Amino acid sequence: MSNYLILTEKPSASANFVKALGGKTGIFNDFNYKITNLRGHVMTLKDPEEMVEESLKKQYKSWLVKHLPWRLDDFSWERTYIRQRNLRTGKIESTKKLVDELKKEAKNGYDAIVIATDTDPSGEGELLAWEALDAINWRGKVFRANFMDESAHGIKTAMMNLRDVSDKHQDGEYIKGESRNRWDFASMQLTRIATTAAKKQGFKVVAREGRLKSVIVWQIYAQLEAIKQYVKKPYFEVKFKDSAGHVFGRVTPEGDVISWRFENQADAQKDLAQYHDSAVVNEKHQTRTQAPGKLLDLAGLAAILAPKGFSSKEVLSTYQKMYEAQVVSYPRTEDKTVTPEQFNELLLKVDQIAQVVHVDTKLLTHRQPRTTHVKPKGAHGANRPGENIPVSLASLTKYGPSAQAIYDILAKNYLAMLAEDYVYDHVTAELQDYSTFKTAFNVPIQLNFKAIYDSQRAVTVEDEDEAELTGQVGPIAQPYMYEGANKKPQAPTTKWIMAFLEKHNVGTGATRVSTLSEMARGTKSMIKETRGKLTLTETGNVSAVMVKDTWIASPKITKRLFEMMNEVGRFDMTMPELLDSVTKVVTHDMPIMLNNAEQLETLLGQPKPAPKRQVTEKITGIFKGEEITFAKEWSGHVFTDDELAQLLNGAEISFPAKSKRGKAYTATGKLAKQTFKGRTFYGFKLNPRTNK
DNA sequence: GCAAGGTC
Repeated sequence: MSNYLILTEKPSASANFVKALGGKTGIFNDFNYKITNLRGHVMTLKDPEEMVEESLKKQYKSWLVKHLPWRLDDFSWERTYIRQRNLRTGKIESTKKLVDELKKEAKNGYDAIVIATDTDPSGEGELLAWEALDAINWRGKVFRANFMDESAHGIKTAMMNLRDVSDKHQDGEYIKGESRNRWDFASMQLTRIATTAAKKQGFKVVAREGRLKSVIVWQIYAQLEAIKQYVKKPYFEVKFKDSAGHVFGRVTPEGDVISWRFENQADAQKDLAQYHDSAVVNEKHQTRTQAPGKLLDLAGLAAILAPKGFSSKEVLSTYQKMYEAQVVSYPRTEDKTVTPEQFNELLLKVDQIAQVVHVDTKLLTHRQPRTTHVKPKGAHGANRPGENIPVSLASLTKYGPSAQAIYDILAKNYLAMLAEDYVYDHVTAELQDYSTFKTAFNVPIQLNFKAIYDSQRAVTVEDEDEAELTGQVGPIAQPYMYEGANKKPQAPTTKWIMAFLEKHNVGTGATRVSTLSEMARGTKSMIKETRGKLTLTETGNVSAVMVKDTWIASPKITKRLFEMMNEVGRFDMTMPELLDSVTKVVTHDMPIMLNNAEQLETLLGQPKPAPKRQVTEKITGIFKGEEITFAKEWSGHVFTDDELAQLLNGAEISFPAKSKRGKAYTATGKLAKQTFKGRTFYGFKLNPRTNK
């Protein structure tokens, strides 16, 4: 019997395989198997200068524009291990250990390795598997197991339908992934161009300009500009209102010039004079229903939590900890549905979950799977409560500040699916004398799922709320002058940018949240996220101006890249042909960026001079028999010669000083050996404060 | 100093 090593993408997938096949090792179909796992990508491309021959190193290390665009044939496309901070422990870890262990395991006489990484249309699963197989120098047979979901059935079916992909060059999915990877890597040239050109103009920032970051930063910039440029243009038109406040207006055709709408109030007044009170007729009531909204993914959850003051970074790390405790399901899913198995598993626990989040279980009457929410596809399933139910919301605090809010929303949104549809009365009516004037509004009859949670309202970019009106229409309506205005562009928010990226398919579900969070982090941060509202830092503004009118900042670039990836996957295009397109983008965008750099100062004002380091005068003297150097100044007070002598003698001195808050006090202390950030130095030290 | 992608 053959021996196969099954290589899954991550520990959670490995656990599902163990469950499906009945053990970490065993016999399945006609082979012995052992299941092991990667941890996402375990290898990454080396730095550009490490992938070229010695004589080219210098030019590929340079950020100067004269060395660009690169000749992509110069690269060996070699990979190396990844060193990264662990989200949970905060420690830097290398993937070397995992790769070494895999290499050791692979020597245990396997006839083949089965790639059982996630099935993803971009070929990422094949890519990360082949990265590992290449790293361990695997020369044996390779099979691919494609599973549609991680249910026992899905996994077993995949394991009975193995495809031979031993020659990776014949594996279209791998070629796709590899192309995507190299294209993105080569796009870093644009960061070098933008950064170098901006620097020449005095803007000392790193302007990171990939096809994801540049799109995000440009969208935010353009939106903030649109808000700045917005000029309110009021307009006036005749509408009618009945005694209950129902408004009757004319339907305004999109784009057309509207003859009944006036810029000038006096003209509208004149128009108003032509109308008289009219009876309301043709009142119709239609009972309509609305189904609960979609289940959530991490981007949706992060978007909902942002206005509550939780950053994406906070949500990501807290969610991960909750996942490891199995309180919530797998984080980085793109699924917005669950499988029937997943549905039934959680169904046993919904009453318990409802108690934790204080939802009336009487509302949970729709316990049959909804075909809109439960589908026999997907892997980990939509984000939802996990198998371990917390005793209370309060008990979740140990996972992080946002833990209670995460669970509350996740649970309520899932429970909403188990409630009945929202039922409402759709009311329409029109005017007897002016039949083009109509009204339409909804009156709730039964809230049902909306009494638990309305995710649609929480996730979609909000339009003006329809006023919820009740009561009868009519009997008559009176004309009045309605004042409207062109709409002010909405402020950029996390929710808004997520909707944009999802619509244009830029980035993946797993990376959007983490990229946004990364963009808001550290000294090179491009954006600021405050309660979900997005603004740009100096680096962000420079990065945005630099990509004005470029191809890289257009979401069409991602669309085109994915189209080409599909062609490469079908062997209708070669990888070099695909990579030629990134060189074209660089060639096209380079002169535009150089031109944009010239406009930086006009658009953003003077470049900020780099903060000058305060140079404090130092004094050298003998202190306790040792020659030392220390600052001649402390908190704005320059020591007198007399004070310096006293300090070197080890004596205590006092002088008037001001606290950080500006409060006057008398500083008393002496010279002392101190430490700051692990370094020893001599300086004036305040006496320890005694409690009054 | 740089990409986007995956993961703990």
